[in-house]
Amino acid sequence: MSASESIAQGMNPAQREAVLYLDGPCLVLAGAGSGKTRVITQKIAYLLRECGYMGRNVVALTFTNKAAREMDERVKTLVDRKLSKGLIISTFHSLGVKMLREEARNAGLKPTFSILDADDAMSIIQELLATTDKGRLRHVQGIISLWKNALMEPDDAAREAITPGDVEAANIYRSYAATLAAYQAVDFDDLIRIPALLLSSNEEVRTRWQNRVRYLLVDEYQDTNVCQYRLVQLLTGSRAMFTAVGDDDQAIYAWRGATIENLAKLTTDYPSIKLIKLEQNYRSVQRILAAANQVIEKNPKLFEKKLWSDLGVGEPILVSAMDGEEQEAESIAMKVSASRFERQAQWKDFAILYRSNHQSRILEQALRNLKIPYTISGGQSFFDKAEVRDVLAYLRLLANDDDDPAFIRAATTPKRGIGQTTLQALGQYAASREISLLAAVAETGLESQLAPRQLDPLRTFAEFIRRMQWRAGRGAASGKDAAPAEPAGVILDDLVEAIQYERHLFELFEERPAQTRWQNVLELTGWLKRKAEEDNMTLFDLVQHVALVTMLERGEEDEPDAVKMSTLHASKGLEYPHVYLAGVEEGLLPHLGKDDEDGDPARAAENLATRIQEERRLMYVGITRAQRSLNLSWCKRRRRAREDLVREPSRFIEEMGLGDVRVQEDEATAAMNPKERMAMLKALLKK
DNA sequence: CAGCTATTCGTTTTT
DNA sequence: CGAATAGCTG
Repeated sequence: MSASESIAQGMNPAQREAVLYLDGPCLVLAGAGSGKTRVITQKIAYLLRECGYMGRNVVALTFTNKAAREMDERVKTLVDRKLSKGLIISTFHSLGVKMLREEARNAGLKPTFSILDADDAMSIIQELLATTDKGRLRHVQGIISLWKNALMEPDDAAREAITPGDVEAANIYRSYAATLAAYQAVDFDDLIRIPALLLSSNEEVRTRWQNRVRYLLVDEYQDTNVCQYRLVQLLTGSRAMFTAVGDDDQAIYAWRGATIENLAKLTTDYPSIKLIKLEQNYRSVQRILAAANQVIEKNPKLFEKKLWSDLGVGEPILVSAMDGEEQEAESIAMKVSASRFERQAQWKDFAILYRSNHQSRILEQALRNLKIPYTISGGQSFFDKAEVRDVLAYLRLLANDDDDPAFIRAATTPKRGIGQTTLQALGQYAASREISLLAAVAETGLESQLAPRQLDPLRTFAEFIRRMQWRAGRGAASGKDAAPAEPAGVILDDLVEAIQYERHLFELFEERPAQTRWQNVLELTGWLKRKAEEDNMTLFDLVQHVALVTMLERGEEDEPDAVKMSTLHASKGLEYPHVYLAGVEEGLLPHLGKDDEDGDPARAAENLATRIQEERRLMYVGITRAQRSLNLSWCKRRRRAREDLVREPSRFIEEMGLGDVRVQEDEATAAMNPKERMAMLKALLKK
């Protein structure tokens, strides 16, 4: 057996071809469950083990940290440590940070630039827009993000803006960009945009990176936006040594700028590209796959492909019409419980999927009532929690004086006598002198602007920050005489202690919530300390690293035996033996927001069609998560805000073509009162 | 300035 | 129904 054969053993011909093809660019159209991760990991192994590629010359990009980590782990089992040294498997955003950190000077940033999260960005836009209209704010933030992802500068945006609203948004975009520059900060979109711009404008940088990235692999290619496509192009250059893996039927991120056209564009930009289709599904039973295929058939297709499976027919797919959302939740919880018992399965074999986050609350409650262990993925990230952001604000400020949003957050939490009016005066002064808030505090000119009782807390705060910066070795970083940098862990502990954050939490919240919040803080500092030691990172390295990491990346904690709850978006790439899809209703699963404001009916109709197609793909993703059994449910009535709404089953249920079993009234459970239900469940569990 | 109460308000999906 | 915000009092 030759070496290359040994790498690709146990793979089907298409998979093997995808792994071994190295004559040029390669596009792998990988249907759901067709083993695309396997192809990518095997290909990395092949490159490193058989083709003499050095670890540092291979880059694999994903969209989520979780996917990156998973891939990394799988590669580690295939390839010797020595060979994979320097190998980059990361998200687009992490690669962007890495590039930005190494090329900060070329990008006009200081090495300790800050990364703003969506909330910080939103407050900046709010200031610039001078409005409290939430809808308007979201719209403007969204459109700026889309512009950035389409590689449009403020000038381009202004030129293309038609409505007065868009013209205003373009102006905000301009000042927003200026504000970020003043803060020495970048937002999430910039993490990819700026490296792409840098590569295209600076030949020296471009050559350096092209020499470094000898082979590039991109996962979930259908979710790339214009900016990411550009980055891929610039990194691979004319050599074009890359493999893109994607599935147009699973494109569910158009709303954040992803364009499926990128898949088609690949075949026109690289006419010689090798097209390989992965059509055998190794995940789902035939009935499930058939339903998925029937649904997605209603969408216009970019590439013809037919998924098939030889895993047997499987059980019927069940659809339940429920009266209301609490019945639905209860019914799902009971079915999961009963099914686990009947099948002698584990909790972690079950997943409950839903369209939007707020559905999770009631489901959670139902699971708790039946003492069913669960974990939620998607939803609020660990790093979005207020207490975590509070502590991180201090770290950001330590690293970057110019990070005004961090200054404001740190200076006001915990409360230390610095309030709105003080900050406003300080802000005005800083703006007139064109310096950061932190720098402004030290100026003597400020004394005429503020009363001592306002000034004192500011000075105390700034001194505290300066002292911490010094201890963290800031002097050395900025080239001044060296301060002995203390370990990041020690500084971190001292800082949290010094601001009396624990006391702050217990004053602000009840005993129990305060405790969980404090636990979160301890978890954060613990994680940071570990990271600092393991990877020998300074406090400043940590701050930038942390900005991108989601809770899914922390710790190697092995998965507990628990039911998974997840949004459909967050479920992509995962698989479960038994899947429950909740809220499969018109208005929820095809979630169709309000109609477009601008009055062109033709465009509005087209828009609607596009949106339904994306919702359909979402449904497709949901169905194809299931390996063996699939349960759908919808509510005839759903309470929203004040009113009760009558709901219709989702059109996608019809489209699945389930025939007679299509709608099963769930009389058995719906007719019972809660007491009876509990009794029935207990009897079931006793058996 | 900070903490409390009254009122408004709203609802997709996330790196 | 529940959470974020505005407005008032100590």
